[in-house]
Amino acid sequence: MRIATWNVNSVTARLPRLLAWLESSGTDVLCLQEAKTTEEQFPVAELSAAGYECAVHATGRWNGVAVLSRAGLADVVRGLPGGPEYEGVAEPRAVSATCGPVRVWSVYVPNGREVGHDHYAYKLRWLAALKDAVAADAAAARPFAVLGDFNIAPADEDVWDRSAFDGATHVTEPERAALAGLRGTGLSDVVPRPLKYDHPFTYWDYRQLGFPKNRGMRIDLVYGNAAFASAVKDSYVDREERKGKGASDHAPVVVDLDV
DNA sequence: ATGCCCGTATCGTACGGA
Repeated sequence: MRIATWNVNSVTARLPRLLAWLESSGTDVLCLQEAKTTEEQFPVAELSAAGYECAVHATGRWNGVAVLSRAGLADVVRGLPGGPEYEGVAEPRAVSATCGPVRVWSVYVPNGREVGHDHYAYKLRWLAALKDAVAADAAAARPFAVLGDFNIAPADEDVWDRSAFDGATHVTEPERAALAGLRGTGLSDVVPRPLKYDHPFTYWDYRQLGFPKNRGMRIDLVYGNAAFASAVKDSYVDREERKGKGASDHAPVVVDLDV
């Protein structure tokens, strides 16, 4: 089974490339982030025609997540149980589903904006709620994983230049401690292979030749429980999808499972 | 060329992204 996570930066803008990539990659289950549309406007018909069922949690201009599956789709949960609100809104940043033998969460962790910003505290609260929400599935025997845009580089080597992030979010100790807390539930970081260069970056800024200069970050992560991790045959970042006109600023992370 | 930011909401410009 081929499972992937991809922040598409608007499912509407990305639809042609999304459909082409699903077909060319042979992905069975895709955890998608930044749909940037409403549930009503999500391209369910096009994806259904391509053979995928959709579990969508999306409310408009910002955020929005989905699980696309051609391996079954059951027990859908929309939203993060116990998750915090931001400025009075429970944002659509998490959706989970069981796809055949595997249960997955698709998550879009809050950015944090700046250290000390309300959004940064929100990010840490959100991650604490995620840990509580996944603990039971993480400890269970069924293959389970949380996949998505975590907006955290787990280690200094996961950004192209650590000094460029002094004082910034995504690399701070509290954010990394939140990831460690998640690992403490029994999940481990399934680190993909880079298809080029030394580091499996998953995101490159659109600006200032970020991709050609490989000024990237590894912030799209796959956190799997023991059953999931032991079933991993291969994992890689499909950087080819970052190339060319109409690319997202994130590349898909692909995981092949022997399940 | 992988090539100097993009998408949405909205119709000139603000916001978010990281």
